[in-house]
Amino acid sequence: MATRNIKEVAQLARVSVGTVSNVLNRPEIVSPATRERVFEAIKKLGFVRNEVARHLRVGRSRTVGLVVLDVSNPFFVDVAQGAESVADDHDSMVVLCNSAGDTGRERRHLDQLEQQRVMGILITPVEMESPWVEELIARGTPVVLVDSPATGLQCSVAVDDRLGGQIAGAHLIERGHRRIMFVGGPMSIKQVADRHAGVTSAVAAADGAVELLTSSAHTLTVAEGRAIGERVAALPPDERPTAAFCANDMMALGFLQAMASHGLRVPEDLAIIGYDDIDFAAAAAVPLSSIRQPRELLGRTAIDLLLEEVAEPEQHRHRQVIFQPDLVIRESSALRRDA
Amino acid sequence: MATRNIKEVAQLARVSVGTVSNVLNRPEIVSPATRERVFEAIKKLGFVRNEVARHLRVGRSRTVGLVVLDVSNPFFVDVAQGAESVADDHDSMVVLCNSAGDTGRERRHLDQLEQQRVMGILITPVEMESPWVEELIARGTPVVLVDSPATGLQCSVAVDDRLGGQIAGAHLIERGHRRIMFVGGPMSIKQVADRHAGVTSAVAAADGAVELLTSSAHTLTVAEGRAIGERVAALPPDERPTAAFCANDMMALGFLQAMASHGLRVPEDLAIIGYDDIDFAAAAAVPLSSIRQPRELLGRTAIDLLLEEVAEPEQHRHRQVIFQPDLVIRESSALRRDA
DNA sequence: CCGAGTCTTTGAGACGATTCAAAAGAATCT
DNA sequence: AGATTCTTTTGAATCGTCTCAAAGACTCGG
Repeated sequence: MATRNIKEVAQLARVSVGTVSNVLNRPEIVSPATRERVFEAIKKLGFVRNEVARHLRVGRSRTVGLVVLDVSNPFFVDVAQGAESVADDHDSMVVLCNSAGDTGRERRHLDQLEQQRVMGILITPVEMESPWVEELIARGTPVVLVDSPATGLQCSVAVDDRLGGQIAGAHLIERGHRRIMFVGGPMSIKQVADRHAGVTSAVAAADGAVELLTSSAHTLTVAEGRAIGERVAALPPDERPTAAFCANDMMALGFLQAMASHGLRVPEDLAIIGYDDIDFAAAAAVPLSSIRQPRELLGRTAIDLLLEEVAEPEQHRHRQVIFQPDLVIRESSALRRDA
Repeated sequence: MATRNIKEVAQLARVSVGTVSNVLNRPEIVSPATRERVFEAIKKLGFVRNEVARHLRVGRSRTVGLVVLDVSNPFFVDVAQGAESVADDHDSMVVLCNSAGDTGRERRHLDQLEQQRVMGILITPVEMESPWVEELIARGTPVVLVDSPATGLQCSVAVDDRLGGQIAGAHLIERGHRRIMFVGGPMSIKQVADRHAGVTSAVAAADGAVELLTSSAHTLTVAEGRAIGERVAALPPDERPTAAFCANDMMALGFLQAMASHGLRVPEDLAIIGYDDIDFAAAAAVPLSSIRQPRELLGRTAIDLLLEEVAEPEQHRHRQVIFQPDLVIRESSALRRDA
């Protein structure tokens, strides 16, 4: 019931607290006999080291905060798993926080993590430039931006979203689509803006032959995708786009559901391509084409950069790692269309 | 850069550390003038309270550990979100840990959480009776079992899985199926065993008219569901079941993919019903029938019980809350079959 | 048996915030 | 003014662990 401390262990093993601490942290400098005695005492008492006190003394925590935009998006879960697998090897811990795209929640989580004096924070910020993050860094908490470009104050890992958007756009154009809709928002989210910019440039490269519509969304959720899908399905056929590029797979899934419920065929009546290539994309009603991001690698790399910075704060130079996205073609955009 | 402490704040505000602490914790007992001065000093220095030191002194943490079987299963993400929403209102924090169905990982996470002296732990244990959990409780960390039956040592919240299995079985039988396969495993997971027991009892109630096959799986993943699906699809039509009850929606999704890739129609050639009713079930290639569990409510209730126990450890009586599952019929089991 | 050199063990401060008894200061009443 | 009460502020002790200088115990060569 009562939690034991190092002192009780020391008493039972008839050694000083310093020795117990040594057994715990540098067992090799303690004589085997003493070490054994201490281990027995620990076992007998059911002693569990108080990491809080240790942390207070040592000043460095072994946990890393990861603040993501949306835990219910499997993309971020995969990123988190990537980060966690690296953390595991450094016996640290990742605590996953969900900002749910809300600045207030994001800030609360950052406050909490800073108060806990975490080793560092990985974050996919809600807004591009957040004074909170900058202050955090200024006060000494290392931060790595995930799936977001750095401002120079920190490291970052990202995937080239502009390129992704361009690839998606080019693919749809190559498939003969001349009326394409970008489904996503808000544009204040950097990733969304970039993907939009990418598809815009692909459309521009087609020299006026292709028309780009844009529907703005407030959140990148299945529900929002469905809602927009409903509106699109309701359009008269000649005003309707023939293809939709959704800012992420969640939206694409929702959009797809709306098509189905309105009896529109995918890809015959309307082709869809999503973004992220989450595992569920392949299992969708119509298997979803998507732009694949190296999800786990993103998380892995982010925490690598953080650990690097923590290990050698002095000679650390902030870096920006950028990965390339891939096009994954599935049924939802498989059809070639007569232009 | 250097993190400030209460002492520096006290110096700048020309008060004692005690007063600063009071401003932080019981501002109402400090005179307005002093309070203001302290706030200014805090702001000027960019002081952030060290929660670690606070915790050490106070002895009570504000964080709760949640250890789940599989973060990539949206079911658990929803449970986590339920828990988090309650934690938010009590300004505590939920840290989400993934055992990934592995006893070793589970134990490492529990150790870490105990060392951090978390307020309590919510856990979906890998194995039914874990000595680790019992020791944890014996040493004083409150535990609530989630989606798992209690042993009397702790509170628990769960959904009646046996009933769920029964409902699923009865539904398939009512739809005319006479050869049903249970897809799932391992049976060491209580939920799986119960769902299996449920469908078994439904089949038994049909008085020998219905045959129940069981395919055992090692993990409850999409990949495993797909693998089993492949094997089932390869069976000669007369040996093949006409319906599959999958232990969760992840498996059902994988199973469904295998059917599609082998040209088997769902539900015509084979009906499928899953379990959990995760959001993606409705968006599947063939919208998936499923047994719905109150996912968020599960998380909410679990943490409620924990907070209750922490608030009044003395007069707390452990409780077991059990919810009822619901049948959600979608296309994957919609067809009536001539028996 | 002494002294130098190795190994081990010791124990008194930190670390940063909270607490609480007691002191100091203000306000009120005679 | 002095006594009494109420409000604020103080600062030393405390939480559990780590660190490190220094003491103690041993070994070994001379």
